[in-house]
Amino acid sequence: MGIIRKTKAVATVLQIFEEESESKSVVHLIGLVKDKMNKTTVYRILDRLERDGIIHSFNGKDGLKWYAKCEGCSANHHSDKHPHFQCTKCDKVECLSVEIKIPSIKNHKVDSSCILLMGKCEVCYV
Amino acid sequence: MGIIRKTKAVATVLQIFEEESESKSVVHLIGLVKDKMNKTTVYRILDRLERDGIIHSFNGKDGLKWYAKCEGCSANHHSDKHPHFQCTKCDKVECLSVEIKIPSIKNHKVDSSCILLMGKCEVCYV
DNA sequence: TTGCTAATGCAACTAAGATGCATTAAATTT
DNA sequence: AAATTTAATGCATCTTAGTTGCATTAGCAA
Repeated sequence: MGIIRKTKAVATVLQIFEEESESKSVVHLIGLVKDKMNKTTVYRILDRLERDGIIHSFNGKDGLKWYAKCEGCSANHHSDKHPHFQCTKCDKVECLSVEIKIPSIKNHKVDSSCILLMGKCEVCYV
Repeated sequence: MGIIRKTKAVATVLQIFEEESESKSVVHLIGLVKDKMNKTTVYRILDRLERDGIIHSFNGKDGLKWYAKCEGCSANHHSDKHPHFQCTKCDKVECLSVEIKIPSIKNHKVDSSCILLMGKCEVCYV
């Protein structure tokens, strides 16, 4: 848990995650704040916020990195094992609160999992 | 299902997947055949082989693209819904034959899933 | 207010993957 | 077997996500 200073840039990024609970891709985030800070800064702030358990990251369907606010996580305990859902039409990503049972794998030690479901979201579902 | 010509390059790539059943990252594949063909060719061959149901792709833990041989897949029916396991120590990826139950998500239509388990493989498991 | 150092900006870099186009070589036809 | 067709390849170039090094700036504590 590194020291996090409450800089203007950190406040800006945090506010985005507080305003709406939707996940954001890094690319999208950089676009949102591009006239307020450098993209390197965005990457570094996201790193720090994740390290401190304030947000968590995962990979979207194109391998891009996404971030979302953590619920009930801390620096030492990251309970971001929930699956994510990405719409194949509008690309939106949602955190799912369902529990998916991971079976134990013979001769393997499973430490974490990354589950991405794909399909049509509520809006794009015809 | 596009036309696939049996070129020398295609034969080389296919042979790699036939020799051992382990998954390969694109980067690794390019390295394996770098004195036999151009990296662009590798990308395009992998595209075609996947389109025709001979191999399937998925994202590894760093967002890199991986490919593995398909078992019981064809161009129209891709049954690559199995999970994958990537070792956090040696980076090796395996296709798992276990079935993981995906619950239905309210107001969503789940078409496919991408499940990556991470931990220690048989060899790195101390 | 001063001093320490985390945080930022900027430029340059790395690496995965895509694209346009001229050339080559499978597969078909004659 | 030669001619033809066009899928496949090589090569150069480009795009974009993400990283790094370093000088400068700005939180924060003393």
